[in-house]
Amino acid sequence: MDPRPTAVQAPIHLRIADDIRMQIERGELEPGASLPTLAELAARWSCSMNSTRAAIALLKAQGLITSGRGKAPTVRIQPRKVIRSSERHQVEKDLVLKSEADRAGIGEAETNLGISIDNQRFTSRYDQIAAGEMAGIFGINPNDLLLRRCYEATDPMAGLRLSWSVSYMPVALIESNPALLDERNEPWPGGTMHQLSTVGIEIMRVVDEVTARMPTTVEAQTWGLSNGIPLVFCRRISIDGGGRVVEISDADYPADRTELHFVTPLKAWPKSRRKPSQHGL
Amino acid sequence: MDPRPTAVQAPIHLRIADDIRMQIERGELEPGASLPTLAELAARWSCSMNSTRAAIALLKAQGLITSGRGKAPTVRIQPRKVIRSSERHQVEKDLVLKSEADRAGIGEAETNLGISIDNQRFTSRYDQIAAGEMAGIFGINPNDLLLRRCYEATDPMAGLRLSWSVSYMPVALIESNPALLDERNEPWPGGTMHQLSTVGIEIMRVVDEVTARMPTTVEAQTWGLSNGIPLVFCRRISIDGGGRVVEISDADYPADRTELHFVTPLKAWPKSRRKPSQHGL
DNA sequence: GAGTGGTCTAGACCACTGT
DNA sequence: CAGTGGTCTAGACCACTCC
Repeated sequence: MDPRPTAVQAPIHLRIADDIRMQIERGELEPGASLPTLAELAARWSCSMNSTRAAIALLKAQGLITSGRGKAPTVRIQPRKVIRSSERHQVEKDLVLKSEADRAGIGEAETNLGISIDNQRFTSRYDQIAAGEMAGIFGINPNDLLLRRCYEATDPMAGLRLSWSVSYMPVALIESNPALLDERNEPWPGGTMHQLSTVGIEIMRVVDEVTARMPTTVEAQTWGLSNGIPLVFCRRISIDGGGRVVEISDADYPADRTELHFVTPLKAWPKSRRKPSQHGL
Repeated sequence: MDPRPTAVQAPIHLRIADDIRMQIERGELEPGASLPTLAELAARWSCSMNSTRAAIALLKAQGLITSGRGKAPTVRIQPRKVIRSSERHQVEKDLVLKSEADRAGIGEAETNLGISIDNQRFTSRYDQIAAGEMAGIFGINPNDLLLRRCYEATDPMAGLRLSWSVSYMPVALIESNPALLDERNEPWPGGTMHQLSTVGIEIMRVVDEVTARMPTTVEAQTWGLSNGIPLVFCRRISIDGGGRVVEISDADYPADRTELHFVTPLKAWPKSRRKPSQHGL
Protein backbone atom coordinates (compact mmCIF):
# COMPACT_ATOMS: atom_id res chain seq x y z
CA MET A 1 0.00 0.00 0.00
CA ASP A 2 2.82 2.33 0.86
CA PRO A 3 4.17 3.53 -2.46
CA ARG A 4 7.67 3.55 -0.98
CA PRO A 5 9.01 -0.02 -0.96
CA THR A 6 11.49 0.76 1.80
CA ALA A 7 12.86 3.99 3.20
CA VAL A 8 14.01 6.04 0.25
CA GLN A 9 17.41 7.64 0.71
CA ALA A 10 16.94 11.35 1.27
CA PRO A 11 18.49 13.64 -1.34
CA ILE A 12 22.18 14.23 -0.72
CA HIS A 13 21.85 17.97 -0.17
CA LEU A 14 19.21 17.40 2.52
CA ARG A 15 21.42 14.89 4.30
CA ILE A 16 24.38 17.27 4.24
CA ALA A 17 22.26 20.17 5.47
CA ASP A 18 20.74 18.05 8.22
CA ASP A 19 24.15 16.89 9.38
CA ILE A 20 25.42 20.45 9.63
CA ARG A 21 22.23 21.61 11.32
CA MET A 22 22.60 18.93 13.99
CA GLN A 23 26.21 19.95 14.57
CA ILE A 24 25.03 23.50 15.13
CA GLU A 25 22.22 22.43 17.46
CA ARG A 26 24.59 20.24 19.47
CA GLY A 27 26.91 23.20 19.85
CA GLU A 28 29.78 21.57 18.00
CA LEU A 29 29.65 24.54 15.67
CA GLU A 30 29.35 27.72 17.67
CA PRO A 31 27.86 30.97 16.36
CA GLY A 32 30.45 32.69 14.23
CA ALA A 33 32.40 29.49 13.54
CA SER A 34 33.34 28.67 9.98
CA LEU A 35 31.80 25.73 8.21
CA PRO A 36 33.82 23.38 6.01
CA THR A 37 34.37 24.71 2.51
CA LEU A 38 32.22 23.48 -0.34
CA ALA A 39 35.14 21.47 -1.68
CA GLU A 40 35.74 19.80 1.69
CA LEU A 41 32.07 18.90 2.02
CA ALA A 42 32.02 17.54 -1.53
CA ALA A 43 35.02 15.34 -0.76
CA ARG A 44 33.63 14.16 2.57
CA TRP A 45 30.22 13.25 1.13
CA SER A 46 31.50 12.06 -2.24
CA CYS A 47 29.28 14.38 -4.20
CA SER A 48 29.65 17.34 -6.50
CA MET A 49 30.22 20.82 -5.24
CA ASN A 50 26.85 21.83 -6.64
CA SER A 51 25.19 19.50 -4.17
CA THR A 52 27.11 20.98 -1.26
CA ARG A 53 26.11 24.40 -2.58
CA ALA A 54 22.48 23.33 -2.43
CA ALA A 55 22.93 22.20 1.17
CA ILE A 56 24.50 25.51 2.14
CA ALA A 57 21.76 27.40 0.29
CA LEU A 58 19.10 25.50 2.26
CA LEU A 59 20.72 26.33 5.59
CA LYS A 60 20.88 29.96 4.51
CA ALA A 61 17.19 29.85 3.63
CA GLN A 62 16.51 28.52 7.12
CA GLY A 63 18.44 31.36 8.69
CA LEU A 64 21.04 29.12 10.32
CA ILE A 65 24.14 30.31 8.50
CA THR A 66 25.44 33.22 6.50
CA SER A 67 27.77 33.04 3.55
CA GLY A 68 29.39 35.25 1.00
CA ARG A 69 31.94 35.14 -1.72
CA GLY A 70 35.51 34.48 -0.85
CA LYS A 71 35.03 33.18 2.67
CA ALA A 72 33.74 30.04 4.26
CA PRO A 73 30.10 30.04 5.41
CA THR A 74 29.71 30.81 9.11
CA VAL A 75 27.15 29.89 11.74
CA ARG A 76 24.79 32.83 12.08
CA ILE A 77 25.23 35.12 15.08
CA GLN A 78 21.86 36.08 16.51
CA PRO A 79 21.64 39.86 16.94
CA ARG A 80 20.29 41.17 20.21
CA LYS A 81 16.52 41.44 19.99
CA VAL A 82 14.79 44.76 20.46
CA ILE A 83 11.65 44.41 22.54
CA ARG A 84 8.54 46.28 21.50
CA SER A 85 5.89 46.02 24.19
CA SER A 86 2.17 46.63 23.95
CA GLU A 87 2.48 48.61 27.20
CA ARG A 88 3.72 51.39 24.94
CA HIS A 89 0.10 51.96 23.90
CA GLN A 90 -0.84 53.13 27.40
CA VAL A 91 2.37 55.12 27.71
CA GLU A 92 1.62 57.01 24.52
CA LYS A 93 -1.92 57.68 25.65
CA ASP A 94 -0.75 59.03 29.01
CA LEU A 95 1.69 61.27 27.18
CA VAL A 96 -1.14 63.30 25.73
CA LEU A 97 -1.81 64.77 29.15
CA LYS A 98 1.79 65.91 29.54
CA SER A 99 3.16 69.31 28.51
CA GLU A 100 4.44 69.88 25.01
CA ALA A 101 7.97 69.99 26.43
CA ASP A 102 7.51 66.49 27.81
CA ARG A 103 5.99 65.28 24.59
CA ALA A 104 8.72 66.72 22.40
CA GLY A 105 10.65 64.15 20.50
CA ILE A 106 8.20 61.35 21.17
CA GLY A 107 6.55 61.41 17.75
CA GLU A 108 5.79 58.40 15.65
CA ALA A 109 9.41 58.55 14.56
CA GLU A 110 11.23 57.77 17.73
CA THR A 111 8.74 55.32 19.13
CA ASN A 112 9.50 52.76 16.50
CA LEU A 113 12.86 51.64 17.74
CA GLY A 114 14.52 51.51 21.09
CA ILE A 115 17.99 52.44 19.97
CA SER A 116 20.24 55.29 18.91
CA ILE A 117 17.84 58.04 17.91
CA ASP A 118 20.73 60.15 16.69
CA ASN A 119 21.73 57.66 14.00
CA GLN A 120 18.34 57.53 12.32
CA ARG A 121 17.25 59.38 9.26
CA PHE A 122 13.52 59.70 9.53
CA THR A 123 11.13 60.36 6.67
CA SER A 124 7.37 60.69 6.62
CA ARG A 125 5.09 61.10 3.65
CA TYR A 126 1.38 61.90 3.60
CA ASP A 127 -1.13 61.33 0.86
CA GLN A 128 -4.81 60.59 0.52
CA ILE A 129 -6.28 57.49 -1.07
CA ALA A 130 -9.66 55.89 -1.51
CA ALA A 131 -10.47 53.48 1.31
CA GLY A 132 -11.04 50.58 -1.08
CA GLU A 133 -10.70 47.24 0.65
CA MET A 134 -10.07 48.87 4.02
CA ALA A 135 -13.50 50.51 4.01
CA GLY A 136 -15.03 47.48 5.67
CA ILE A 137 -12.75 47.69 8.70
CA PHE A 138 -13.44 51.40 9.17
CA GLY A 139 -17.11 51.04 8.43
CA ILE A 140 -17.03 53.68 5.70
CA ASN A 141 -17.60 53.71 1.95
CA PRO A 142 -14.87 52.44 -0.39
CA ASN A 143 -14.83 55.85 -2.07
CA ASP A 144 -14.27 57.73 1.17
CA LEU A 145 -10.81 59.19 1.60
CA LEU A 146 -8.13 57.88 3.94
CA LEU A 147 -5.10 59.85 5.03
CA ARG A 148 -2.15 57.55 4.40
CA ARG A 149 1.01 58.30 6.34
CA CYS A 150 4.18 56.38 5.48
CA TYR A 151 6.98 56.43 8.04
CA GLU A 152 10.45 55.08 7.54
CA ALA A 153 13.64 55.30 9.55
CA THR A 154 16.95 54.42 7.98
CA ASP A 155 20.49 54.17 9.23
CA PRO A 156 22.26 56.89 7.24
CA MET A 157 25.62 55.15 7.64
CA ALA A 158 24.64 51.70 6.43
CA GLY A 159 21.75 52.86 4.27
CA LEU A 160 19.55 50.20 5.81
CA ARG A 161 15.95 50.42 6.94
CA LEU A 162 15.45 50.47 10.69
CA SER A 163 11.70 50.78 10.91
CA TRP A 164 8.76 51.09 8.59
CA SER A 165 5.06 51.64 9.06
CA VAL A 166 2.01 52.88 7.21
CA SER A 167 -0.93 54.45 8.99
CA TYR A 168 -4.46 54.98 7.66
CA MET A 169 -7.11 57.30 9.10
CA PRO A 170 -10.43 58.44 7.59
CA VAL A 171 -9.99 62.03 6.46
CA ALA A 172 -13.52 62.82 7.61
CA LEU A 173 -12.53 62.07 11.21
CA ILE A 174 -9.61 64.46 11.40
CA GLU A 175 -10.09 67.20 8.81
CA SER A 176 -11.47 69.57 11.43
CA ASN A 177 -7.82 70.14 12.35
CA PRO A 178 -6.07 70.82 9.01
CA ALA A 179 -2.68 70.59 10.71
CA LEU A 180 -3.18 66.84 10.90
CA LEU A 181 -3.29 66.59 7.11
CA ASP A 182 0.05 68.29 6.56
CA GLU A 183 3.20 66.20 6.64
CA ARG A 184 5.29 69.28 7.37
CA ASN A 185 4.07 69.04 10.97
CA GLU A 186 5.97 65.77 11.45
CA PRO A 187 7.35 64.73 13.77
CA TRP A 188 4.33 65.59 15.87
CA PRO A 189 5.17 65.83 19.58
CA GLY A 190 3.34 63.04 21.33
CA GLY A 191 2.50 60.98 18.27
CA THR A 192 -0.79 59.78 16.88
CA MET A 193 -2.61 59.61 20.22
CA HIS A 194 -2.06 63.34 20.69
CA GLN A 195 -2.95 64.15 17.08
CA LEU A 196 -6.28 62.41 17.52
CA SER A 197 -6.88 64.19 20.81
CA THR A 198 -6.90 67.52 18.96
CA VAL A 199 -10.06 66.46 17.16
CA GLY A 200 -11.66 65.04 20.28
CA ILE A 201 -10.87 61.38 19.73
CA GLU A 202 -9.73 59.16 22.60
CA ILE A 203 -8.45 55.66 21.84
CA MET A 204 -9.87 53.14 24.30
CA ARG A 205 -8.74 49.85 22.79
CA VAL A 206 -5.89 48.70 20.57
CA VAL A 207 -5.91 45.38 18.72
CA ASP A 208 -2.63 44.09 17.32
CA GLU A 209 -2.91 41.47 14.59
CA VAL A 210 0.34 39.57 14.16
CA THR A 211 1.57 37.18 11.51
CA ALA A 212 4.79 36.65 9.56
CA ARG A 213 5.99 36.22 6.01
CA MET A 214 9.21 35.94 4.05
CA PRO A 215 10.56 39.19 2.59
CA THR A 216 10.83 39.72 -1.11
CA THR A 217 14.30 40.14 -2.56
CA VAL A 218 14.10 43.93 -2.45
CA GLU A 219 12.71 43.92 1.09
CA ALA A 220 15.62 41.76 2.21
CA GLN A 221 17.99 44.28 0.64
CA THR A 222 16.19 47.28 2.13
CA TRP A 223 16.27 45.89 5.65
CA GLY A 224 19.70 44.34 5.31
CA LEU A 225 18.17 40.96 6.11
CA SER A 226 20.26 37.89 5.62
CA ASN A 227 18.57 34.94 4.02
CA GLY A 228 16.08 32.92 5.98
CA ILE A 229 14.90 35.72 8.26
CA PRO A 230 11.11 36.32 8.22
CA LEU A 231 9.39 39.65 8.61
CA VAL A 232 6.88 39.85 11.44
CA PHE A 233 3.87 41.79 10.24
CA CYS A 234 1.76 43.67 12.77
CA ARG A 235 -1.46 45.51 11.99
CA ARG A 236 -2.47 47.80 14.84
CA ILE A 237 -6.15 48.77 14.96
CA SER A 238 -7.02 51.68 17.24
CA ILE A 239 -10.61 51.90 18.45
CA ASP A 240 -12.30 54.73 20.32
CA GLY A 241 -14.84 54.60 23.12
CA GLY A 242 -17.73 54.13 20.72
CA GLY A 243 -16.16 51.05 19.17
CA ARG A 244 -15.29 53.02 16.05
CA VAL A 245 -12.10 52.07 14.20
CA VAL A 246 -10.08 55.27 14.06
CA GLU A 247 -6.67 54.25 12.78
CA ILE A 248 -5.03 51.27 11.17
CA SER A 249 -1.26 51.02 11.24
CA ASP A 250 0.74 48.35 9.41
CA ALA A 251 4.34 47.68 10.38
CA ASP A 252 7.04 45.13 9.57
CA TYR A 253 9.65 43.93 12.01
CA PRO A 254 12.69 41.79 11.14
CA ALA A 255 12.28 38.58 13.13
CA ASP A 256 15.97 38.23 13.93
CA ARG A 257 16.16 41.47 15.87
CA THR A 258 12.65 42.06 17.17
CA GLU A 259 10.46 40.55 19.85
CA LEU A 260 6.91 41.79 20.26
CA HIS A 261 5.54 41.66 23.80
CA PHE A 262 1.86 41.77 24.59
CA VAL A 263 0.69 42.21 28.16
CA THR A 264 -2.79 41.03 29.11
CA PRO A 265 -3.99 41.98 32.60
CA LEU A 266 -6.70 39.63 33.88
CA LYS A 267 -9.65 40.47 36.10
CA ALA A 268 -9.46 39.01 39.59
CA TRP A 269 -11.80 36.24 40.66
CA PRO A 270 -14.45 37.44 43.12
CA LYS A 271 -13.30 37.00 46.73
CA SER A 272 -16.44 35.07 47.58
CA ARG A 273 -16.14 32.48 44.84
CA ARG A 274 -16.71 28.86 45.77
CA LYS A 275 -13.58 26.75 45.88
CA PRO A 276 -13.09 25.09 42.48
CA SER A 277 -13.83 21.38 42.50
CA GLN A 278 -10.85 19.09 42.63
CA HIS A 279 -10.13 16.80 39.75
CA GLY A 280 -8.24 13.54 39.48
CA LEU A 281 -6.95 11.59 42.46
CA MET B 1 34.57 55.77 -4.94
CA ASP B 2 31.63 53.54 -5.67
CA PRO B 3 33.13 50.14 -6.41
CA ARG B 4 30.43 49.56 -8.99
CA PRO B 5 31.31 51.46 -12.17
CA THR B 6 27.70 51.48 -13.32
CA ALA B 7 24.64 49.53 -12.30
CA VAL B 8 25.61 45.86 -12.36
CA GLN B 9 23.12 43.63 -14.11
CA ALA B 10 21.30 41.59 -11.49
CA PRO B 11 21.76 37.81 -11.69
CA ILE B 12 19.46 36.22 -14.22
CA HIS B 13 17.56 34.09 -11.70
CA LEU B 14 16.77 37.16 -9.62
CA ARG B 15 15.47 39.02 -12.66
CA ILE B 16 13.27 36.10 -13.63
CA ALA B 17 11.95 35.71 -10.08
CA ASP B 18 11.29 39.42 -9.80
CA ASP B 19 9.41 39.46 -13.08
CA ILE B 20 7.16 36.62 -11.98
CA ARG B 21 6.68 38.17 -8.55
CA MET B 22 5.52 41.42 -10.13
CA GLN B 23 3.08 39.55 -12.35
CA ILE B 24 1.65 37.92 -9.24
CA GLU B 25 1.42 41.22 -7.36
CA ARG B 26 -0.26 42.90 -10.30
CA GLY B 27 -2.80 40.11 -10.40
CA GLU B 28 -1.85 38.93 -13.86
CA LEU B 29 -1.19 35.56 -12.30
CA GLU B 30 -4.01 34.66 -9.94
CA PRO B 31 -3.68 32.27 -6.99
CA GLY B 32 -3.80 28.73 -8.30
CA ALA B 33 -2.73 29.74 -11.81
CA SER B 34 0.06 27.79 -13.47
CA LEU B 35 3.39 29.45 -14.16
CA PRO B 36 5.27 28.92 -17.42
CA THR B 37 7.29 25.72 -17.48
CA LEU B 38 11.00 25.82 -16.79
CA ALA B 39 11.70 25.19 -20.47
CA GLU B 40 9.44 28.05 -21.54
CA LEU B 41 11.11 30.41 -19.10
CA ALA B 42 14.54 29.31 -20.26
CA ALA B 43 13.59 30.01 -23.85
CA ARG B 44 11.99 33.35 -23.05
CA TRP B 45 14.98 34.57 -21.03
CA SER B 46 17.63 32.90 -23.15
CA CYS B 47 19.18 31.10 -20.24
CA SER B 48 19.65 27.57 -19.05
CA MET B 49 16.92 25.63 -17.33
CA ASN B 50 19.02 25.53 -14.18
CA SER B 51 18.75 29.30 -13.93
CA THR B 52 14.98 29.15 -14.28
CA ARG B 53 15.00 26.44 -11.63
CA ALA B 54 16.87 28.80 -9.32
CA ALA B 55 14.28 31.50 -9.94
CA ILE B 56 11.43 29.11 -9.13
CA ALA B 57 13.29 27.87 -6.04
CA LEU B 58 13.64 31.46 -4.80
CA LEU B 59 9.94 32.17 -5.24
CA LYS B 60 9.20 28.96 -3.34
CA ALA B 61 11.52 30.07 -0.54
CA GLN B 62 9.59 33.34 -0.39
CA GLY B 63 6.31 31.49 -0.09
CA LEU B 64 4.84 32.88 -3.30
CA ILE B 65 4.47 29.69 -5.31
CA THR B 66 4.30 25.95 -4.87
CA SER B 67 5.73 23.36 -7.20
CA GLY B 68 6.15 19.65 -7.52
CA ARG B 69 7.31 17.08 -9.95
CA GLY B 70 5.40 16.53 -13.11
CA LYS B 71 3.31 19.67 -13.07
CA ALA B 72 3.93 23.33 -13.66
CA PRO B 73 4.52 25.54 -10.59
CA THR B 74 1.41 27.34 -9.41
CA VAL B 75 0.77 30.59 -7.59
CA ARG B 76 0.28 29.79 -3.92
CA ILE B 77 -3.28 29.80 -2.58
CA GLN B 78 -3.40 31.42 0.85
CA PRO B 79 -5.23 29.20 3.32
CA ARG B 80 -7.82 30.84 5.54
CA LYS B 81 -6.18 32.12 8.68
CA VAL B 82 -7.22 30.87 12.09
CA ILE B 83 -7.38 33.70 14.59
CA ARG B 84 -6.03 33.14 18.06
CA SER B 85 -6.92 36.05 20.30
CA SER B 86 -5.41 37.08 23.62
CA GLU B 87 -8.96 37.52 24.89
CA ARG B 88 -8.88 33.76 25.31
CA HIS B 89 -6.76 34.28 28.42
CA GLN B 90 -9.63 35.98 30.24
CA VAL B 91 -12.10 33.43 28.90
CA GLU B 92 -10.04 30.57 30.28
CA LYS B 93 -9.73 32.29 33.62
CA ASP B 94 -13.47 32.86 33.85
CA LEU B 95 -14.01 29.22 33.03
CA VAL B 96 -12.50 28.17 36.34
CA LEU B 97 -15.58 29.47 38.12
CA LYS B 98 -17.90 27.38 35.96
CA SER B 99 -19.11 23.89 36.75
CA GLU B 100 -17.11 20.86 35.70
CA ALA B 101 -19.76 20.13 33.08
CA ASP B 102 -19.20 23.53 31.53
CA ARG B 103 -15.47 23.09 31.70
CA ALA B 104 -15.50 19.65 30.11
CA GLY B 105 -13.72 19.49 26.81
CA ILE B 106 -12.00 22.84 27.18
CA GLY B 107 -8.61 21.48 28.15
CA GLU B 108 -5.33 22.59 26.74
CA ALA B 109 -6.04 20.29 23.82
CA GLU B 110 -9.00 21.91 22.23
CA THR B 111 -8.04 25.49 22.93
CA ASN B 112 -5.16 25.35 20.53
CA LEU B 113 -7.10 25.37 17.30
CA GLY B 114 -10.41 26.75 16.26
CA ILE B 115 -11.43 23.89 13.99
CA SER B 116 -12.78 20.37 13.84
CA ILE B 117 -12.14 18.94 17.29
CA ASP B 118 -13.26 15.55 16.09
CA ASN B 119 -10.52 15.24 13.51
CA GLN B 120 -7.66 15.76 15.93
CA ARG B 121 -5.53 13.15 17.58
CA PHE B 122 -4.26 14.69 20.75
CA THR B 123 -1.23 13.60 22.73
CA SER B 124 0.27 14.94 25.93
CA ARG B 125 3.44 13.89 27.66
CA TYR B 126 4.71 14.93 31.10
CA ASP B 127 8.20 14.77 32.47
CA GLN B 128 10.35 16.66 34.92
CA ILE B 129 13.57 18.45 34.08
CA ALA B 130 16.04 20.74 35.79
CA ALA B 131 15.15 24.40 35.31
CA GLY B 132 18.54 25.19 33.78
CA GLU B 133 18.44 28.35 31.72
CA MET B 134 14.78 28.97 32.53
CA ALA B 135 15.55 29.31 36.25
CA GLY B 136 16.17 33.02 35.86
CA ILE B 137 12.69 33.68 34.51
CA PHE B 138 11.02 31.72 37.29
CA GLY B 139 13.33 33.12 39.95
CA ILE B 140 14.36 29.64 41.14
CA ASN B 141 17.59 27.67 41.20
CA PRO B 142 18.84 25.98 38.01
CA ASN B 143 18.72 22.64 39.82
CA ASP B 144 15.08 23.03 40.84
CA LEU B 145 12.65 20.82 39.00
CA LEU B 146 10.20 21.94 36.34
CA LEU B 147 7.19 19.96 35.19
CA ARG B 148 7.42 19.88 31.41
CA ARG B 149 4.22 19.16 29.54
CA CYS B 150 4.37 18.60 25.78
CA TYR B 151 1.10 18.86 23.87
CA GLU B 152 0.60 18.00 20.25
CA ALA B 153 -2.46 17.65 18.05
CA THR B 154 -2.25 15.90 14.71
CA ASP B 155 -4.64 15.31 11.89
CA PRO B 156 -4.99 11.51 11.87
CA MET B 157 -6.00 11.52 8.21
CA ALA B 158 -3.15 13.57 6.80
CA GLY B 159 -0.69 12.74 9.57
CA LEU B 160 0.16 16.42 9.91
CA ARG B 161 0.71 18.47 13.03
CA LEU B 162 -2.11 20.87 13.87
CA SER B 163 -0.81 22.40 17.07
CA TRP B 164 2.16 22.09 19.34
CA SER B 165 3.13 23.57 22.66
CA VAL B 166 5.37 22.94 25.64
CA SER B 167 4.55 24.18 29.10
CA TYR B 168 6.88 24.55 32.08
CA MET B 169 5.88 24.94 35.74
CA PRO B 170 8.01 24.71 38.90
CA VAL B 171 7.20 21.39 40.56
CA ALA B 172 7.45 23.05 43.98
CA LEU B 173 4.49 25.28 43.13
CA ILE B 174 2.07 22.52 42.25
CA GLU B 175 3.17 19.31 43.98
CA SER B 176 0.66 19.84 46.77
CA ASN B 177 -1.87 18.43 44.30
CA PRO B 178 -0.23 15.25 42.93
CA ALA B 179 -2.93 14.94 40.29
CA LEU B 180 -1.29 17.84 38.47
CA LEU B 181 1.90 15.82 37.99
CA ASP B 182 0.19 12.91 36.27
CA GLU B 183 -0.31 13.03 32.51
CA ARG B 184 -3.10 10.46 32.77
CA ASN B 185 -5.35 13.27 33.99
CA GLU B 186 -5.15 14.96 30.59
CA PRO B 187 -7.15 16.47 29.13
CA TRP B 188 -7.92 18.41 32.27
CA PRO B 189 -11.33 20.08 32.10
CA GLY B 190 -10.75 23.81 32.13
CA GLY B 191 -7.08 23.77 31.26
CA THR B 192 -4.07 25.17 33.03
CA MET B 193 -5.91 28.03 34.72
CA HIS B 194 -8.08 25.54 36.56
CA GLN B 195 -5.19 23.24 37.35
CA LEU B 196 -3.37 26.10 39.03
CA SER B 197 -6.49 27.09 40.92
CA THR B 198 -6.42 23.74 42.71
CA VAL B 199 -3.19 24.76 44.40
CA GLY B 200 -4.39 28.25 45.18
CA ILE B 201 -2.73 30.08 42.31
CA GLU B 202 -4.57 32.82 40.40
CA ILE B 203 -3.01 34.20 37.22
CA MET B 204 -3.29 37.98 37.12
CA ARG B 205 -1.18 38.85 34.11
CA VAL B 206 -0.14 37.11 30.91
CA VAL B 207 2.76 38.27 28.75
CA ASP B 208 3.02 36.93 25.21
CA GLU B 209 6.43 37.21 23.58
CA VAL B 210 6.20 36.85 19.82
CA THR B 211 8.80 36.39 17.13
CA ALA B 212 9.20 34.21 14.03
CA ARG B 213 11.71 31.89 12.42
CA MET B 214 12.01 29.54 9.46
CA PRO B 215 11.21 25.89 10.14
CA THR B 216 13.84 23.21 9.83
CA THR B 217 13.32 20.59 7.14
CA VAL B 218 11.73 18.15 9.57
CA GLU B 219 9.50 20.83 11.08
CA ALA B 220 8.28 21.74 7.61
CA GLN B 221 7.44 18.07 7.04
CA THR B 222 5.76 17.67 10.43
CA TRP B 223 3.50 20.66 9.94
CA GLY B 224 2.96 20.06 6.25
CA LEU B 225 4.39 23.49 5.53
CA SER B 226 5.21 24.41 1.99
CA ASN B 227 8.44 26.22 1.39
CA GLY B 228 8.81 29.83 2.42
CA ILE B 229 6.30 29.76 5.29
CA PRO B 230 7.70 30.95 8.63
CA LEU B 231 6.71 29.64 12.04
CA VAL B 232 5.45 32.26 14.47
CA PHE B 233 6.87 31.51 17.89
CA CYS B 234 4.94 32.63 20.97
CA ARG B 235 6.17 32.31 24.55
CA ARG B 236 3.37 32.84 27.03
CA ILE B 237 4.42 33.84 30.55
CA SER B 238 1.73 33.57 33.23
CA ILE B 239 2.21 35.68 36.33
CA ASP B 240 0.24 35.58 39.58
CA GLY B 241 -0.86 38.43 41.81
CA GLY B 242 2.48 38.55 43.58
CA GLY B 243 4.38 39.06 40.33
CA ARG B 244 5.65 35.49 40.46
CA VAL B 245 6.16 33.68 37.16
CA VAL B 246 4.05 30.55 37.44
CA GLU B 247 4.06 29.03 33.97
CA ILE B 248 5.91 29.41 30.72
CA SER B 249 4.35 28.00 27.58
CA ASP B 250 6.08 27.87 24.19
CA ALA B 251 4.06 27.37 21.04
CA ASP B 252 4.64 27.46 17.28
CA TYR B 253 2.08 28.62 14.76
CA PRO B 254 2.38 28.27 10.96
CA ALA B 255 2.33 31.80 9.59
CA ASP B 256 0.26 30.93 6.54
CA ARG B 257 -2.76 29.80 8.55
CA THR B 258 -2.53 31.68 11.82
CA GLU B 259 -3.07 35.23 12.96
CA LEU B 260 -2.42 36.16 16.57
CA HIS B 261 -4.61 38.93 17.96
CA PHE B 262 -3.70 40.91 21.05
CA VAL B 263 -6.23 43.23 22.63
CA THR B 264 -5.00 46.08 24.82
CA PRO B 265 -7.68 48.03 26.71
CA LEU B 266 -6.54 51.55 27.62
CA LYS B 267 -7.39 53.56 30.71
CA ALA B 268 -9.64 56.55 30.09
CA TRP B 269 -8.33 60.08 30.42
CA PRO B 270 -9.66 61.83 33.52
CA LYS B 271 -12.85 63.78 32.74
CA SER B 272 -11.35 66.94 34.22
CA ARG B 273 -8.21 66.92 32.13
CA ARG B 274 -7.13 70.15 30.55
CA LYS B 275 -7.61 70.39 26.83
CA PRO B 276 -4.42 69.29 25.08
CA SER B 277 -2.54 72.15 23.49
CA GLN B 278 -2.95 72.54 19.75
CA HIS B 279 0.00 72.08 17.48
CA GLY B 280 0.79 73.39 14.05
CA LEU B 281 -1.46 75.85 12.25
C1' DG C 1 47.94 35.07 -6.11
C1' DA C 2 45.51 31.22 -4.16
C1' DG C 3 41.32 29.89 -2.55
C1' DT C 4 36.64 30.77 -1.72
C1' DG C 5 31.67 30.99 -2.76
C1' DG C 6 28.18 32.96 -6.44
C1' DT C 7 26.47 32.42 -10.94
C1' DC C 8 25.62 29.90 -15.00
C1' DT C 9 25.69 26.28 -18.56
C1' DA C 10 24.90 21.64 -20.69
C1' DG C 11 23.45 17.48 -19.96
C1' DA C 12 21.94 13.29 -17.47
C1' DC C 13 18.69 10.41 -14.82
C1' DC C 14 14.61 9.89 -12.11
C1' DA C 15 9.79 10.57 -10.08
C1' DC C 16 5.72 12.16 -10.98
C1' DT C 17 1.69 14.20 -13.67
C1' DG C 18 -1.18 14.26 -17.18
C1' DT C 19 -3.56 12.13 -21.31
C1' DC D 1 3.49 7.71 -23.11
C1' DA D 2 5.33 12.46 -23.40
C1' DG D 3 6.28 16.23 -20.61
C1' DT D 4 7.26 18.13 -16.27
C1' DG D 5 10.06 19.43 -12.32
C1' DG D 6 13.64 17.43 -8.78
C1' DT D 7 18.19 15.90 -8.24
C1' DC D 8 22.88 15.63 -9.49
C1' DT D 9 27.22 16.01 -12.09
C1' DA D 10 31.26 18.34 -14.39
C1' DG D 11 33.03 22.28 -15.59
C1' DA D 12 33.44 27.26 -16.53
C1' DC D 13 33.92 32.18 -15.26
C1' DC D 14 33.68 35.80 -11.96
C1' DA D 15 33.86 38.58 -7.48
C1' DC D 16 35.55 38.59 -3.36
C1' DT D 17 38.64 37.58 0.90
C1' DC D 18 42.69 36.58 2.86
C1' DC D 19 47.47 36.09 2.96
